[in-house]
Amino acid sequence: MKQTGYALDEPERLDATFAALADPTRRAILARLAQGDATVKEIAAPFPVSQPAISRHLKVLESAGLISRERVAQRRPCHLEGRQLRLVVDWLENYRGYWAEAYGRLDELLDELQAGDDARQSSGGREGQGI
Amino acid sequence: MKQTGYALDEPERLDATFAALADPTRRAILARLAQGDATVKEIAAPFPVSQPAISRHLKVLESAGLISRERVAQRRPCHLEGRQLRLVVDWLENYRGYWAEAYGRLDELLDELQAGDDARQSSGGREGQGI
DNA sequence: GAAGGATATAACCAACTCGTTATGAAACAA
DNA sequence: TTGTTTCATAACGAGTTGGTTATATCCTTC
Repeated sequence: MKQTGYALDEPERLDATFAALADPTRRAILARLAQGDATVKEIAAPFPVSQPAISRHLKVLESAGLISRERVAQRRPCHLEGRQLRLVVDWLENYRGYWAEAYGRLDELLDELQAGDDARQSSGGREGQGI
Repeated sequence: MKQTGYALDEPERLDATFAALADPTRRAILARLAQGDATVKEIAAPFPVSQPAISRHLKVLESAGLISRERVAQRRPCHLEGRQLRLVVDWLENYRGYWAEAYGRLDELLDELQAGDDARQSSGGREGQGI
């Protein structure tokens, strides 16, 4: 079995994944791609850094497996690869007892409340988050 | 409101957390601490690096909020702080649709099964993993 | 007070990261 | 062909990281 082409438990891949996620610009790029595929130019637009800098961030994200790229004429549309985030989720699963238990029931409740808030205030607030 | 002493949504903290997790030695230290508190000497024992190197890894983990340390005589027992991992969990939540959808329903099922397992296997198994 | 164990800090080095500017390469358009 | 757009790469510098060895600090014990 295990048809996934890459080993889920190789530490090196976790290294690269966590390292890639450690940069706010790269997390912002992922946030952008979560809303849909985009070309390098489109991705670079909102950032105050040069295009080569973005190209390198994309390279880091790609070699961590967090995004993939295809070729369409001169453009290189980027696509978020959710499967790689799965690696992080699986790793965190080993510590579930810790981060879940630390907050306990109270935290679950707060989460529920906040979820309710989010649903209500869906107009504007909270943007620029999740970066 | 918000009595939690640290801001859950400050990107800098995510930076430090992901960066701390990007090193395999540090993840191994966390895995060790998941089995119980330990002193610096105890933590350093299984690693092929010097004690100062471990001290610095611990400093990184501490300033990322992933561990805490107290003083007991000359010893500085380290304690895993699960709450900080919560930050990562919350961030991943924004992408749940992506990493969950990639595997689909089957994966949800596996999650349920594993949750059941965790409750049952609270004794020992699974060590040496999640590094 | 002197000795010893546990840990932190200082000083140093090699390697990597992230940014820059300048330039190259590929595909389209005229 | 010539020019234009999109993206990647090269070359460089400043700052950070992860390791080392040597030394300092703190606490206990004799």
